Amino acid sequence: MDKKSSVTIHDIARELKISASTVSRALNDNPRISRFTKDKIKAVALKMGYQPNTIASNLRNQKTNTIGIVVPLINRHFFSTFISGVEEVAFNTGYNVIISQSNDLLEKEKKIVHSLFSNRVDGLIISLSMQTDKFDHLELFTNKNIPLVFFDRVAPQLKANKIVVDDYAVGLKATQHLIDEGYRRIAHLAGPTVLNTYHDRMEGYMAALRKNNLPVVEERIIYNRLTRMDGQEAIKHLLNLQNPPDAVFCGNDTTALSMIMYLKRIGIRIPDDFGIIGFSNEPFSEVVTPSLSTLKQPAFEMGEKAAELLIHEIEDKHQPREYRTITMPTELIIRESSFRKG
Amino acid sequence: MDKKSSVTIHDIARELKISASTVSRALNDNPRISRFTKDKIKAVALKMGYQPNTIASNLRNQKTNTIGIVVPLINRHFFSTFISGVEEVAFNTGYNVIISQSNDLLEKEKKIVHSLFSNRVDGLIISLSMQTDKFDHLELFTNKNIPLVFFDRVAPQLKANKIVVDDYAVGLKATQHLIDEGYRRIAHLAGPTVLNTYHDRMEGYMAALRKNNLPVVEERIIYNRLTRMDGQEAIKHLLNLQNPPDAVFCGNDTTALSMIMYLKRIGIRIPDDFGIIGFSNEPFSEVVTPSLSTLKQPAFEMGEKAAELLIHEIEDKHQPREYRTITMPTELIIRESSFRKG
DNA sequence: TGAGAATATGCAATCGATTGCACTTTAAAA
DNA sequence: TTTTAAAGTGCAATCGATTGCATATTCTCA
Repeated sequence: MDKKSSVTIHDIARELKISASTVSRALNDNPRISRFTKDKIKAVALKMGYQPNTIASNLRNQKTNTIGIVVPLINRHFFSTFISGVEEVAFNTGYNVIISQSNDLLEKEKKIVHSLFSNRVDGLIISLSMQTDKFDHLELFTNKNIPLVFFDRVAPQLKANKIVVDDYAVGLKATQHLIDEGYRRIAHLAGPTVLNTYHDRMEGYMAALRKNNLPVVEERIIYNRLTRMDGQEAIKHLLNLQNPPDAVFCGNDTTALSMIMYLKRIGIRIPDDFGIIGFSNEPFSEVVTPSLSTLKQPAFEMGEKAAELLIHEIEDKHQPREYRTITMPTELIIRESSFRKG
Repeated sequence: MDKKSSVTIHDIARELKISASTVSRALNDNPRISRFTKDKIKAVALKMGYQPNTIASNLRNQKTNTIGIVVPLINRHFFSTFISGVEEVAFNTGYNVIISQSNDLLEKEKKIVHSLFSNRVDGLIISLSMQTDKFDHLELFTNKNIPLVFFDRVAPQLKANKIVVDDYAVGLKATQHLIDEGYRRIAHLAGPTVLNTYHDRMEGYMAALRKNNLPVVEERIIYNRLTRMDGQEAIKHLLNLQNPPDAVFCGNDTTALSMIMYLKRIGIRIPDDFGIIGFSNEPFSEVVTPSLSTLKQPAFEMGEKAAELLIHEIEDKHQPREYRTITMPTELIIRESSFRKG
């Protein structure tokens, strides 16, 4: 093996011919140790290159100062930005962050959740996989009263804090905007509506139509997994309808983008002949031509908020639990793809 | 506190009136335990909802099955994709991943590195902050022979494995491409050249010019931090030169993009009047108009490779160390912003 | 000067899993 | 039937830091 592993408080104690307890107390600034002794110990600790073993401390304290994050895919802009926000708050509060991605697979999500539990994370922040329809694995946390915060794709049944956007309002705002721009046959590309986020958005979409006395036409609503490919399939399908739509509200910017590409290719003018609005304001949405109207989710702020809520719950063990669902504001960003008034 | 914390091997032992050692061995499939006993123990463990305490195990085994990643910014596409690759391999090999972001601040990087060390990660993967010019904090790892892998922004001096792209070739390829397209007064927007990655790229840029008997003009090389704002400043500055350039090779796609935006705004035609090539193939580069020529780094594969190297080194403790620098291929992607032959 | 208070430090158990060594039981060999 | 080997378990120490409960020393005031 390597050279003698690491310096421990016992090594320091031996060096100074005192007990390890005193060293531990001194390094933690326990008032029971005199200033003189503390200084001496700290000096020696520094000289010997002491680095505390957090593992040992964690075991003894039953606390790891670590929070787990589970997202479907780390390199999706929304998620990585969210994670960035979590990390920011966590770091400033003295917490580490373990991340894992479920790849939208329930089985992987289960394994991850178990592993994070075994690693005794102090709390968990999770956005569910697209496949997740049962929640037994999460009861590992809820049963043991380990703080849990959902965001984005949440489990409505479970008692936990939740960070979401008002998806109903999103659907309403997006659709109303298209109506305001004069579109009348508005389609909707929805994700799997078992997930409340997609379900609510569709409700908002329908509500907007009704409010404006426009018919809700079944065949104009398409459900899929919202990949790039799905977007292209969807627009082809929609254009082939007897009475094709003149605009689409897409479940995400990715599908909206692939629709724009397709429409440009076949020569349909945006926004003149066809309006498009997406969701989540990806980095590319601003720069594509025509630029893509969308709704912005405050990803970084959601991460910060999730971390704050979680850490607050971790450190306030004795508070009676009261679970909140925090709705973050979304912002309608009107760009070229849907703006034909001006 | 909560209900009695968790089930331990001692609880299982008591339940079965056997010793904890036997339980431990049974759960780890130690051959010294009979099949009969094993089955009995596993059944009870399951029934009691036993979840191993990884912390305790880590302490005893002096191994955490955790690797640390430090990147400047988690939500940069290159980094989050890299992380995604690391996570993939780590998960499949039974490792957890702790991530932190330095925000390109040396001080934060130092704190993170110390914290990860104290958390006894089995290895570390790091891309240095833009400010990092001293490496004492990393000696914490190298001195103790804890595996360390650099990627992207590496410390050339230190003995460790490194994953990079051939930045010299990048500079060469990008510049040669612009020359091939008929541009003659090619500028370069470089990052801080203390970082070898930017330094090498600039060398490649200059080599390409020389090889084609084009002059290397000092004032056409600009150094900054490559933010969006920096890109705009740079293009303004370049256009105001006595003898302004007719093309730019940008240190990243972000600055290339902001240049495109600016040039479009003031009516300079791309690629006819001005050529642009960026670096790293951001998601937006493909969809901006004109689409942006760039060089693609295999971020996900780099993450996989880094994880493989690191984990291999972790698990091969007794191998004599031999450090490699792995150069990953980059791909020149020619798009509209620099293509005027066809 | 002596008693109690205040101050400073040490002992040993604890967190939960692992493992070298020892012990017991059973089976096989002599 | 006795000896020896093999198989199956348990004891207790260990990983490193923390902390309740002593104990030891110094100080203060009657």
